Amino acid sequence: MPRKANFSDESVYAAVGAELMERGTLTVDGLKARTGLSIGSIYHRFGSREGLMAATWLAAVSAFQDDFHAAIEGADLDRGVAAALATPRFCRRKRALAVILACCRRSEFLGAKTPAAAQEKIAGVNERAAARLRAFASRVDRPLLACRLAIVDLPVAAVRACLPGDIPPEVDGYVARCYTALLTA
Amino acid sequence: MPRKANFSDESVYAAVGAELMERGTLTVDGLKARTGLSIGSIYHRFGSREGLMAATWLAAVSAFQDDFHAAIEGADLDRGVAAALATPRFCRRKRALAVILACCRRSEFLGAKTPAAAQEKIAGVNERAAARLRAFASRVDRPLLACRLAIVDLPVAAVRACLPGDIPPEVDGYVARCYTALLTA
DNA sequence: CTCCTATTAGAAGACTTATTCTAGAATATA
DNA sequence: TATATTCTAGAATAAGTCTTCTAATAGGAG
Repeated sequence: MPRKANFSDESVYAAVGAELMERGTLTVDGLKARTGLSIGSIYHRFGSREGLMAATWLAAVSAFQDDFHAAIEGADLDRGVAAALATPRFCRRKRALAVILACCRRSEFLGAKTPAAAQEKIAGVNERAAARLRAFASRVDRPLLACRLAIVDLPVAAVRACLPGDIPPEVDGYVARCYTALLTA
Repeated sequence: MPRKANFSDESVYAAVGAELMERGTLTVDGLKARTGLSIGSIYHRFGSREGLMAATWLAAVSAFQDDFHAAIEGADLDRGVAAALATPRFCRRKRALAVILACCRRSEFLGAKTPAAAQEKIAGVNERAAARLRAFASRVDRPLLACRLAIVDLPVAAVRACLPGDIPPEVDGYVARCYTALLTA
Protein backbone atom coordinates (compact mmCIF):
# COMPACT_ATOMS: atom_id res chain seq x y z
CA MET A 1 0.00 0.00 0.00
CA PRO A 2 2.64 2.56 0.84
CA ARG A 3 5.55 4.12 -0.90
CA LYS A 4 8.71 2.04 -0.99
CA ALA A 5 11.96 3.17 0.58
CA ASN A 6 14.75 4.70 -1.49
CA PHE A 7 17.46 2.85 0.38
CA SER A 8 17.39 -0.69 1.63
CA ASP A 9 18.10 -1.38 5.28
CA GLU A 10 21.11 -3.39 4.17
CA SER A 11 22.66 -0.43 2.41
CA VAL A 12 22.14 1.68 5.53
CA TYR A 13 23.80 -0.95 7.71
CA ALA A 14 26.72 -1.10 5.34
CA ALA A 15 27.13 2.66 5.56
CA VAL A 16 27.00 2.51 9.35
CA GLY A 17 29.74 -0.07 9.30
CA ALA A 18 31.85 2.03 6.97
CA GLU A 19 31.48 5.07 9.22
CA LEU A 20 32.39 3.06 12.29
CA MET A 21 35.43 1.68 10.58
CA GLU A 22 36.70 4.99 9.25
CA ARG A 23 35.79 7.40 12.03
CA GLY A 24 35.35 5.17 15.03
CA THR A 25 31.90 6.53 15.73
CA LEU A 26 28.68 7.25 13.88
CA THR A 27 27.04 10.67 13.60
CA VAL A 28 23.64 11.15 12.06
CA ASP A 29 24.99 13.85 9.78
CA GLY A 30 27.81 11.57 8.74
CA LEU A 31 25.35 8.89 7.75
CA LYS A 32 23.29 11.43 5.82
CA ALA A 33 26.37 12.60 3.93
CA ARG A 34 27.44 9.06 3.11
CA THR A 35 24.11 7.60 2.07
CA GLY A 36 22.06 10.57 0.87
CA LEU A 37 19.32 9.60 3.28
CA SER A 38 17.73 12.64 4.89
CA ILE A 39 17.62 13.25 8.63
CA GLY A 40 13.87 12.85 8.59
CA SER A 41 14.10 9.46 6.95
CA ILE A 42 16.65 8.23 9.41
CA TYR A 43 14.48 9.19 12.35
CA HIS A 44 11.32 7.93 10.73
CA ARG A 45 12.84 4.53 10.13
CA PHE A 46 14.94 4.03 13.25
CA GLY A 47 13.53 6.38 15.88
CA SER A 48 16.85 7.54 17.27
CA ARG A 49 20.56 7.19 16.77
CA GLU A 50 20.63 4.37 19.29
CA GLY A 51 17.73 2.72 17.51
CA LEU A 52 19.70 2.82 14.29
CA MET A 53 22.76 1.35 15.96
CA ALA A 54 20.70 -1.35 17.61
CA ALA A 55 19.05 -2.34 14.33
CA THR A 56 22.44 -2.47 12.65
CA TRP A 57 24.04 -4.53 15.38
CA LEU A 58 21.11 -6.93 15.52
CA ALA A 59 21.24 -7.49 11.78
CA ALA A 60 24.95 -8.25 12.00
CA VAL A 61 24.80 -10.45 15.05
CA SER A 62 21.88 -12.51 13.87
CA ALA A 63 23.60 -13.16 10.54
CA PHE A 64 26.66 -14.30 12.45
CA GLN A 65 24.72 -16.42 14.88
CA ASP A 66 23.12 -18.36 12.05
CA ASP A 67 26.58 -19.76 11.34
CA PHE A 68 27.74 -19.90 14.92
CA HIS A 69 24.77 -21.73 16.37
CA ALA A 70 24.76 -24.26 13.58
CA ALA A 71 28.36 -25.04 14.45
CA ILE A 72 28.14 -25.17 18.24
CA GLU A 73 24.73 -26.79 18.59
CA GLY A 74 25.35 -30.22 20.12
CA ALA A 75 29.04 -30.13 19.18
CA ASP A 76 31.57 -32.26 20.98
CA LEU A 77 35.25 -31.39 21.42
CA ASP A 78 36.18 -32.40 17.89
CA ARG A 79 33.35 -30.61 16.16
CA GLY A 80 33.56 -27.50 18.35
CA VAL A 81 36.46 -26.15 16.36
CA ALA A 82 33.98 -25.28 13.63
CA ALA A 83 32.41 -22.80 16.04
CA ALA A 84 35.78 -21.13 16.53
CA LEU A 85 36.27 -21.01 12.77
CA ALA A 86 32.85 -19.48 12.24
CA THR A 87 34.31 -16.06 13.05
CA PRO A 88 37.02 -15.84 10.36
CA ARG A 89 34.73 -17.48 7.83
CA PHE A 90 31.91 -15.05 8.52
CA CYS A 91 34.38 -12.23 8.27
CA ARG A 92 35.37 -13.28 4.78
CA ARG A 93 31.86 -13.83 3.49
CA LYS A 94 30.18 -10.78 5.05
CA ARG A 95 32.86 -8.24 5.66
CA ALA A 96 30.49 -5.32 6.11
CA LEU A 97 28.55 -7.03 8.89
CA ALA A 98 31.67 -8.36 10.55
CA VAL A 99 33.09 -4.87 10.75
CA ILE A 100 30.05 -3.78 12.68
CA LEU A 101 30.52 -6.50 15.26
CA ALA A 102 34.21 -5.74 15.53
CA CYS A 103 33.97 -1.96 15.82
CA CYS A 104 30.73 -1.31 17.68
CA ARG A 105 30.72 -1.04 21.45
CA ARG A 106 27.85 -2.11 23.60
CA SER A 107 27.24 1.41 24.92
CA GLU A 108 26.75 2.68 21.38
CA PHE A 109 23.58 0.74 20.75
CA LEU A 110 22.32 -0.11 24.21
CA GLY A 111 21.12 2.91 26.16
CA ALA A 112 18.10 4.79 27.38
CA LYS A 113 16.94 5.63 23.87
CA THR A 114 17.21 2.15 22.48
CA PRO A 115 13.66 1.10 21.57
CA ALA A 116 12.23 -1.41 24.04
CA ALA A 117 11.71 -4.00 21.33
CA ALA A 118 15.35 -3.79 20.31
CA GLN A 119 16.49 -4.01 23.93
CA GLU A 120 14.60 -7.25 24.35
CA LYS A 121 16.00 -8.72 21.18
CA ILE A 122 19.51 -7.80 22.22
CA ALA A 123 19.08 -9.39 25.62
CA GLY A 124 17.66 -12.50 24.00
CA VAL A 125 20.46 -12.80 21.49
CA ASN A 126 23.11 -12.41 24.16
CA GLU A 127 21.49 -14.84 26.52
CA ARG A 128 21.06 -17.45 23.82
CA ALA A 129 24.71 -17.24 22.82
CA ALA A 130 25.85 -17.42 26.44
CA ALA A 131 23.63 -20.43 27.04
CA ARG A 132 25.05 -22.29 24.06
CA LEU A 133 28.54 -21.61 25.29
CA ARG A 134 27.74 -22.78 28.83
CA ALA A 135 26.11 -25.90 27.46
CA PHE A 136 29.16 -26.63 25.34
CA ALA A 137 31.51 -26.13 28.30
CA SER A 138 29.59 -28.54 30.48
CA ARG A 139 29.18 -31.04 27.63
CA VAL A 140 32.91 -31.24 26.98
CA ASP A 141 33.75 -30.75 30.66
CA ARG A 142 36.15 -27.83 30.30
CA PRO A 143 36.31 -24.47 32.11
CA LEU A 144 33.94 -21.88 30.71
CA LEU A 145 36.70 -19.29 30.43
CA ALA A 146 38.85 -21.61 28.34
CA CYS A 147 35.92 -22.34 26.02
CA ARG A 148 35.11 -18.70 25.68
CA LEU A 149 38.68 -17.81 24.83
CA ALA A 150 39.00 -20.62 22.30
CA ILE A 151 35.66 -20.08 20.57
CA VAL A 152 34.95 -16.38 20.94
CA ASP A 153 37.70 -14.08 22.11
CA LEU A 154 40.66 -15.58 20.34
CA PRO A 155 39.03 -15.81 16.89
CA VAL A 156 37.73 -12.28 17.28
CA ALA A 157 41.17 -11.02 18.24
CA ALA A 158 42.75 -12.78 15.26
CA VAL A 159 40.24 -11.26 12.89
CA ARG A 160 40.58 -7.80 14.41
CA ALA A 161 44.31 -7.95 13.92
CA CYS A 162 43.71 -8.24 10.18
CA LEU A 163 40.83 -5.81 9.66
CA PRO A 164 40.22 -3.69 7.71
CA GLY A 165 42.27 -5.82 5.31
CA ASP A 166 41.53 -9.38 4.21
CA ILE A 167 41.66 -12.32 6.60
CA PRO A 168 44.50 -14.48 5.32
CA PRO A 169 43.89 -18.23 5.15
CA GLU A 170 46.54 -19.10 7.73
CA VAL A 171 44.39 -17.43 10.39
CA ASP A 172 42.15 -20.49 10.38
CA GLY A 173 45.14 -22.64 11.22
CA TYR A 174 46.12 -20.38 14.08
CA VAL A 175 42.61 -20.40 15.49
CA ALA A 176 42.37 -24.17 15.22
CA ARG A 177 45.74 -24.73 16.88
CA CYS A 178 44.81 -22.49 19.80
CA TYR A 179 41.49 -24.27 20.12
CA THR A 180 43.29 -27.56 20.49
CA ALA A 181 45.86 -26.14 22.88
CA LEU A 182 43.20 -24.61 25.12
CA LEU A 183 40.69 -27.43 25.23
CA THR A 184 42.61 -30.69 25.03
CA ALA A 185 44.58 -30.99 28.24
CA MET B 1 59.70 28.09 42.57
CA PRO B 2 56.01 27.84 41.83
CA ARG B 3 52.97 26.59 43.59
CA LYS B 4 52.63 22.83 43.64
CA ALA B 5 49.73 21.00 42.01
CA ASN B 6 46.80 19.83 44.11
CA PHE B 7 46.52 16.55 42.26
CA SER B 8 49.28 14.35 40.95
CA ASP B 9 49.30 13.35 37.31
CA GLU B 10 48.96 9.75 38.44
CA SER B 11 45.69 10.44 40.24
CA VAL B 12 44.37 12.18 37.12
CA TYR B 13 45.32 9.23 34.94
CA ALA B 14 43.59 6.87 37.34
CA ALA B 15 40.44 8.96 37.15
CA VAL B 16 40.58 8.95 33.36
CA GLY B 17 40.82 5.17 33.43
CA ALA B 18 37.88 4.91 35.78
CA GLU B 19 35.74 7.12 33.56
CA LEU B 20 36.66 5.13 30.46
CA MET B 21 35.82 1.92 32.23
CA GLU B 22 32.48 3.06 33.59
CA ARG B 23 31.15 5.27 30.81
CA GLY B 24 33.14 4.17 27.79
CA THR B 25 34.24 7.72 27.06
CA LEU B 26 35.77 10.65 28.86
CA THR B 27 34.19 14.09 29.16
CA VAL B 28 36.02 17.02 30.65
CA ASP B 29 33.11 17.71 32.97
CA GLY B 30 33.07 14.10 34.04
CA LEU B 31 36.73 14.29 34.97
CA LYS B 32 36.10 17.48 36.89
CA ALA B 33 33.26 15.87 38.82
CA ARG B 34 35.32 12.80 39.65
CA THR B 35 38.59 14.44 40.63
CA GLY B 36 37.65 17.90 41.85
CA LEU B 37 40.10 19.38 39.37
CA SER B 38 38.75 22.54 37.76
CA ILE B 39 38.29 23.00 34.02
CA GLY B 40 41.00 25.65 33.99
CA SER B 41 43.48 23.32 35.63
CA ILE B 42 42.78 20.55 33.18
CA TYR B 43 43.37 22.82 30.22
CA HIS B 44 46.37 24.47 31.79
CA ARG B 45 48.02 21.13 32.40
CA PHE B 46 47.03 19.19 29.31
CA GLY B 47 46.07 21.76 26.68
CA SER B 48 43.05 19.92 25.32
CA ARG B 49 40.96 16.86 25.87
CA GLU B 50 43.07 14.99 23.34
CA GLY B 51 46.21 16.17 25.07
CA LEU B 52 44.92 14.74 28.32
CA MET B 53 44.09 11.44 26.69
CA ALA B 54 47.47 11.31 24.99
CA ALA B 55 49.31 11.97 28.26
CA THR B 56 47.28 9.28 29.97
CA TRP B 57 47.82 6.72 27.26
CA LEU B 58 51.53 7.47 27.07
CA ALA B 59 51.92 7.02 30.81
CA ALA B 60 50.14 3.68 30.62
CA VAL B 61 51.91 2.38 27.57
CA SER B 62 55.36 3.33 28.73
CA ALA B 63 54.79 1.60 32.06
CA PHE B 64 53.73 -1.49 30.17
CA GLN B 65 56.59 -1.35 27.72
CA ASP B 66 59.12 -1.34 30.54
CA ASP B 67 58.00 -4.89 31.28
CA PHE B 68 57.38 -5.89 27.71
CA HIS B 69 60.66 -4.76 26.25
CA ALA B 70 62.64 -6.34 29.03
CA ALA B 71 60.95 -9.62 28.18
CA ILE B 72 61.21 -9.55 24.39
CA GLU B 73 64.63 -7.94 24.03
CA GLY B 74 66.85 -10.59 22.50
CA ALA B 75 64.45 -13.37 23.46
CA ASP B 76 64.50 -16.70 21.66
CA LEU B 77 61.49 -18.99 21.22
CA ASP B 78 61.68 -20.34 24.76
CA ARG B 79 62.08 -17.01 26.48
CA GLY B 80 59.54 -15.21 24.29
CA VAL B 81 56.66 -16.60 26.29
CA ALA B 82 57.58 -14.13 29.01
CA ALA B 83 56.64 -11.34 26.60
CA ALA B 84 53.23 -12.89 26.12
CA LEU B 85 52.82 -13.20 29.86
CA ALA B 86 53.81 -9.58 30.40
CA THR B 87 50.24 -8.52 29.62
CA PRO B 88 48.36 -10.48 32.30
CA ARG B 89 51.09 -9.76 34.82
CA PHE B 90 50.99 -6.04 34.14
CA CYS B 91 47.25 -6.14 34.39
CA ARG B 92 47.44 -7.58 37.88
CA ARG B 93 50.11 -5.21 39.14
CA LYS B 94 48.84 -1.97 37.59
CA ARG B 95 45.16 -2.43 37.02
CA ALA B 96 44.42 1.27 36.58
CA LEU B 97 46.94 1.67 33.78
CA ALA B 98 45.97 -1.58 32.12
CA VAL B 99 42.37 -0.47 31.95
CA ILE B 100 43.44 2.58 30.00
CA LEU B 101 45.23 0.48 27.41
CA ALA B 102 42.29 -1.90 27.16
CA CYS B 103 39.51 0.70 26.91
CA CYS B 104 41.06 3.59 25.01
CA ARG B 105 40.82 3.77 21.26
CA ARG B 106 43.46 5.30 19.08
CA SER B 107 41.10 7.98 17.75
CA GLU B 108 40.48 9.19 21.29
CA PHE B 109 43.99 10.41 21.87
CA LEU B 110 45.41 10.83 18.39
CA GLY B 111 43.81 13.64 16.43
CA ALA B 112 44.25 17.17 15.21
CA LYS B 113 44.38 18.62 18.72
CA THR B 114 46.92 16.20 20.10
CA PRO B 115 49.97 18.29 20.96
CA ALA B 116 52.78 17.80 18.48
CA ALA B 117 55.16 16.57 21.16
CA ALA B 118 52.70 13.89 22.22
CA GLN B 119 52.13 12.85 18.61
CA GLU B 120 55.82 12.26 18.16
CA LYS B 121 56.11 10.28 21.35
CA ILE B 122 53.17 8.12 20.35
CA ALA B 123 54.65 7.43 16.94
CA GLY B 124 57.96 6.58 18.56
CA VAL B 125 56.46 4.23 21.08
CA ASN B 126 54.46 2.41 18.44
CA GLU B 127 57.36 2.12 16.07
CA ARG B 128 59.67 0.83 18.77
CA ALA B 129 57.21 -1.89 19.80
CA ALA B 130 56.62 -2.89 16.17
CA ALA B 131 60.36 -3.07 15.57
CA ARG B 132 60.91 -5.34 18.56
CA LEU B 133 58.17 -7.62 17.34
CA ARG B 134 59.58 -7.75 13.82
CA ALA B 135 63.04 -8.47 15.17
CA PHE B 136 61.66 -11.28 17.30
CA ALA B 137 59.79 -12.79 14.35
CA SER B 138 62.86 -12.84 12.15
CA ARG B 139 65.07 -14.08 15.01
CA VAL B 140 62.85 -17.09 15.67
CA ASP B 141 61.95 -17.44 11.98
CA ARG B 142 58.17 -17.45 12.36
CA PRO B 143 55.45 -15.45 10.53
CA LEU B 144 54.97 -11.97 11.93
CA LEU B 145 51.22 -12.46 12.24
CA ALA B 146 51.64 -15.59 14.33
CA CYS B 147 54.07 -13.79 16.64
CA ARG B 148 51.77 -10.84 16.98
CA LEU B 149 48.83 -13.04 17.84
CA ALA B 150 50.77 -15.05 20.37
CA ILE B 151 52.49 -12.15 22.10
CA VAL B 152 50.08 -9.25 21.73
CA ASP B 153 46.55 -9.91 20.56
CA LEU B 154 45.83 -13.14 22.33
CA PRO B 155 47.05 -12.03 25.78
CA VAL B 156 45.14 -8.77 25.40
CA ALA B 157 41.98 -10.63 24.45
CA ALA B 158 42.34 -12.96 27.43
CA VAL B 159 42.76 -10.07 29.79
CA ARG B 160 39.87 -8.13 28.28
CA ALA B 161 37.62 -11.11 28.78
CA CYS B 162 38.23 -10.82 32.52
CA LEU B 163 38.19 -7.06 33.04
CA PRO B 164 36.94 -5.23 34.99
CA GLY B 165 37.30 -8.17 37.40
CA ASP B 166 40.52 -9.86 38.48
CA ILE B 167 42.70 -11.81 36.08
CA PRO B 168 42.57 -15.40 37.37
CA PRO B 169 45.84 -17.32 37.53
CA GLU B 170 44.82 -19.92 34.95
CA VAL B 171 44.89 -17.19 32.29
CA ASP B 172 48.67 -17.42 32.29
CA GLY B 173 48.45 -21.07 31.46
CA TYR B 174 46.06 -20.40 28.58
CA VAL B 175 48.31 -17.71 27.18
CA ALA B 176 51.37 -19.91 27.43
CA ARG B 177 49.67 -22.87 25.78
CA CYS B 178 48.53 -20.73 22.86
CA TYR B 179 52.02 -19.29 22.54
CA THR B 180 53.41 -22.79 22.17
CA ALA B 181 50.69 -23.86 19.78
CA LEU B 182 51.20 -20.84 17.54
CA LEU B 183 54.98 -20.69 17.44
CA THR B 184 56.28 -24.24 17.64
CA ALA B 185 55.29 -25.94 14.40
C1' DC C 1 58.21 41.59 52.40
C1' DT C 2 57.67 41.79 47.34
C1' DC C 3 57.88 39.82 43.00
C1' DC C 4 57.55 36.03 39.84
C1' DT C 5 55.64 31.95 38.09
C1' DA C 6 52.86 27.85 38.05
C1' DT C 7 48.52 26.59 39.32
C1' DT C 8 43.56 26.93 40.24
C1' DA C 9 38.86 28.67 39.39
C1' DG C 10 34.65 28.78 36.87
C1' DA C 11 31.64 31.58 33.93
C1' DA C 12 30.94 32.69 29.07
C1' DG C 13 31.21 31.40 24.44
C1' DA C 14 31.76 28.36 20.45
C1' DC C 15 31.01 24.20 18.43
C1' DT C 16 29.28 19.74 17.48
C1' DT C 17 25.61 16.64 17.32
C1' DA C 18 20.95 14.72 18.26
C1' DT C 19 16.11 15.45 17.83
C1' DT C 20 11.70 17.55 16.70
C1' DC C 21 8.48 19.39 13.64
C1' DT C 22 5.80 20.68 9.62
C1' DA C 23 5.28 20.07 4.87
C1' DG C 24 5.51 17.51 0.76
C1' DA C 25 6.18 13.29 -2.38
C1' DA C 26 5.36 8.55 -3.77
C1' DT C 27 2.63 4.29 -4.12
C1' DA C 28 -0.80 0.57 -3.39
C1' DT C 29 -5.61 -0.15 -2.97
C1' DA C 30 -10.50 0.84 -3.47
C1' DT D 1 -9.12 9.07 -9.38
C1' DA D 2 -9.39 9.52 -4.47
C1' DT D 3 -7.37 8.11 -0.29
C1' DA D 4 -4.69 6.25 3.19
C1' DT D 5 -0.17 5.22 4.43
C1' DT D 6 4.65 5.33 4.32
C1' DC D 7 8.62 7.68 3.17
C1' DT D 8 11.46 11.88 2.27
C1' DA D 9 13.02 16.63 3.27
C1' DG D 10 15.57 19.92 5.84
C1' DA D 11 15.25 24.02 8.74
C1' DA D 12 14.78 25.01 13.54
C1' DT D 13 15.57 23.67 18.10
C1' DA D 14 17.67 21.42 21.98
C1' DA D 15 21.23 19.29 24.48
C1' DG D 16 25.70 18.30 25.56
C1' DT D 17 30.73 19.26 25.25
C1' DC D 18 34.97 21.44 24.44
C1' DT D 19 37.61 25.57 24.75
C1' DT D 20 38.76 30.31 25.90
C1' DC D 21 39.30 33.96 28.92
C1' DT D 22 40.03 36.87 32.98
C1' DA D 23 40.88 36.85 37.65
C1' DA D 24 42.51 34.95 41.82
C1' DT D 25 45.69 31.80 44.71
C1' DA D 26 49.90 29.59 46.52
C1' DG D 27 54.60 29.10 47.34
C1' DG D 28 59.57 29.94 46.54
C1' DA D 29 63.53 33.41 45.39
C1' DG D 30 65.67 37.73 45.97
